[in-house]
Amino acid sequence: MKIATWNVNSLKVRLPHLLDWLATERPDVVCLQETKLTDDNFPAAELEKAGYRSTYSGQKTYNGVAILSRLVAGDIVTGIPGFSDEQKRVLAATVDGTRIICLYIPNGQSVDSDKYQYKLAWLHALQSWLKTELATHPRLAVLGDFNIAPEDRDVYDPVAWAGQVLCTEPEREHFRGMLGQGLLDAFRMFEQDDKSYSWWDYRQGGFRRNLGLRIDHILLSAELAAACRTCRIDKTPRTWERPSDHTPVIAEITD
DNA sequence: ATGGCCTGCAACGCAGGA
Repeated sequence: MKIATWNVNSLKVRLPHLLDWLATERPDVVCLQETKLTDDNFPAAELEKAGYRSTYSGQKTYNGVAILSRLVAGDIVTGIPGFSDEQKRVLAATVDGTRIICLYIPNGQSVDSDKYQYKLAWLHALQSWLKTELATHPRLAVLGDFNIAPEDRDVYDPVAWAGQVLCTEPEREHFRGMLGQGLLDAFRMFEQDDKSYSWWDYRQGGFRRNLGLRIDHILLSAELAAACRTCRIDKTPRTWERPSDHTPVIAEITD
């Protein structure tokens, strides 16, 4: 089973990239973030022609998440149960016996903003929910745009980013908390190149100069981690014309 | 130098992203 996550930064704009990428990589499950589409505008017919079923939870202008799968997706949950949130950032589904959780964790904007407090409250609620999901689903994968660079090696300039949103200690503690619950960071289970990132700023030639952050992640339960054979960041779509600022992360799990 | 770039919405600039 090949699973992936990609913040597409507008599915309307990026649909041609997504279709090209699906045809090349042929993943079994893809979690998308920042679709920026209401559900009535979701391009389910085009994706169906490409061989994918679509499960989605969107809104106008901002946020929006989706799970694409070759096989049927069941037990669909939107949002964090018990956590009131207008923003469409969470989608869970079971595909082929594997529980998939697609996350678009809030950005937080800046540490002195209300949005940062919202991010921390959101992460707190997420931790509680993940605990129950782990207890009920031994085969659990959590994929998405976490908006957290877990360690300094995930940041192109850790000195400049020290204490900045995406790199603050409370955010990193939450990330480690998820690992503490038994989830594993699939990317770090394998040898990787130094300066591996999943996002680069559109400005200042960020991608060309590799001024990036690793903020898109795949976390696996112990059972899935034991069966995971590879995890890699696919930089290819970031080289294409009019790209998303994020690029896909892919993990392969043996059946 | 606190902005640079991209997207959507709606209006000819703004919010939001990271």
